[in-house]
Amino acid sequence: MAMMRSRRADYSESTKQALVDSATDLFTKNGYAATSLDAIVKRARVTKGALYHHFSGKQALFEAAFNQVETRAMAQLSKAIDSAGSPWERALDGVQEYIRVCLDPAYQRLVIREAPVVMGIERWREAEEHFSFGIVRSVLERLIEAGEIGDVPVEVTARMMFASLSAGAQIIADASDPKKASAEVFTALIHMIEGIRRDR
Amino acid sequence: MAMMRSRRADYSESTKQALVDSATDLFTKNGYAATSLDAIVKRARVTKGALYHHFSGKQALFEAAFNQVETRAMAQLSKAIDSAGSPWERALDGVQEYIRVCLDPAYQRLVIREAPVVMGIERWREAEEHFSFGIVRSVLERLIEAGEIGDVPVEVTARMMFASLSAGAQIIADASDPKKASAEVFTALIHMIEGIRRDR
DNA sequence: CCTTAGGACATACCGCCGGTACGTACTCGT
DNA sequence: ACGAGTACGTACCGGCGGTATGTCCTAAGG
Repeated sequence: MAMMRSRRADYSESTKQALVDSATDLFTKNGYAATSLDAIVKRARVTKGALYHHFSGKQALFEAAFNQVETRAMAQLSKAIDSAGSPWERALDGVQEYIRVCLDPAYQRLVIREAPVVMGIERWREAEEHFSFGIVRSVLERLIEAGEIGDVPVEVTARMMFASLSAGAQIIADASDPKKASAEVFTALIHMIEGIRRDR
Repeated sequence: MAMMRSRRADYSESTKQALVDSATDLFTKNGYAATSLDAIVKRARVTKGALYHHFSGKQALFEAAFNQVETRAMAQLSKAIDSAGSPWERALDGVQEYIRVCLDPAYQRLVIREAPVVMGIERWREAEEHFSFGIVRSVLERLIEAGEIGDVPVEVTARMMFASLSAGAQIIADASDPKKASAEVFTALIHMIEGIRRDR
């Protein structure tokens, strides 16, 4: 008979999750440096003992929050892309959806802004490889395979597109007129993409 | 008779400069959070008393370092652009020179990566307006005035180009083969720029 | 059923670091 | 010459990340 998961293990997982959620909230609102562990555990209604039982420290807690935000973002993004269509349509859908992903304050703050300085740029790149950036690049690779665009240097183009996308999203995020900002960002992006599109 | 600058004032300015230089070095190497004030004043061969006499705190010291790095970068950049030529040539020169600016580790780390989280994104934008980003945008505006490119949304396009540029520079900065990376970044950039170039 | 080993926390405490308070020497104008 | 203000140095405080240790509870073994 399959080993049943104990009630106690459920509780444990629950408090761990509460810690991650609390950390995500506070890091998003006030940033990593300005958020104390005391504030995090208070919000999660536990003590530092619990925190250090589940995580090795503040950094590890941040990475857990980072991974959760990234995982959700990736799910949202790949769902939008997987819904068939030509490679070109998929790319445009992907752009649109990634902008939406970036509009999440948690994604903006944790993944884009804080992660490179908190985790270190090296670990950040490594992590992004498995998440959002990986998707962006794979979409770009599909476009090349399909002959939609010339053979640009994939890695470099993907990274710069990635940067443009998050920058665009940030513009939208703190624009006074989001509708107008979105429209402008999209036209700018389309222009850029047209630049790498194969002449026909 | 013109008031002569006292020797003591010279000393004062010198120690202030030493603090800024020390801070720039250490922040560049280890980042803001991992750099203690004790380490900074030790390297500058003064005490915290001197530091807090000249600056209101760690943040203010960071901003002083930021401003110095930015000022030098701006000088380097505008010198390259001012050397005549058509708006289009000036733009390409500017791109090339800005990449060079971004290759400075201090610029990369302080201005691009740390500043948004240390100073807060709002103050960072405000500062960039007077520095590098201001130049990028003015170059773009010249291109539009000269009719070289269609009327894209200036602010948005400039920001996204700015992001692409710094991303490209970062790729070059930590590439195993900088020559090759530079070439790839440039072709990618040219493609993007061609995308907004007016059809003719 | 009793024992016991270990997981899941809570509590108390330490050391570092940013910031403050205060003291002191030197200099500059009068 | 002398008060005043500048340019520091010294001593100390509080908060925060991290650690060490204790306690309770549960689940597995005899």
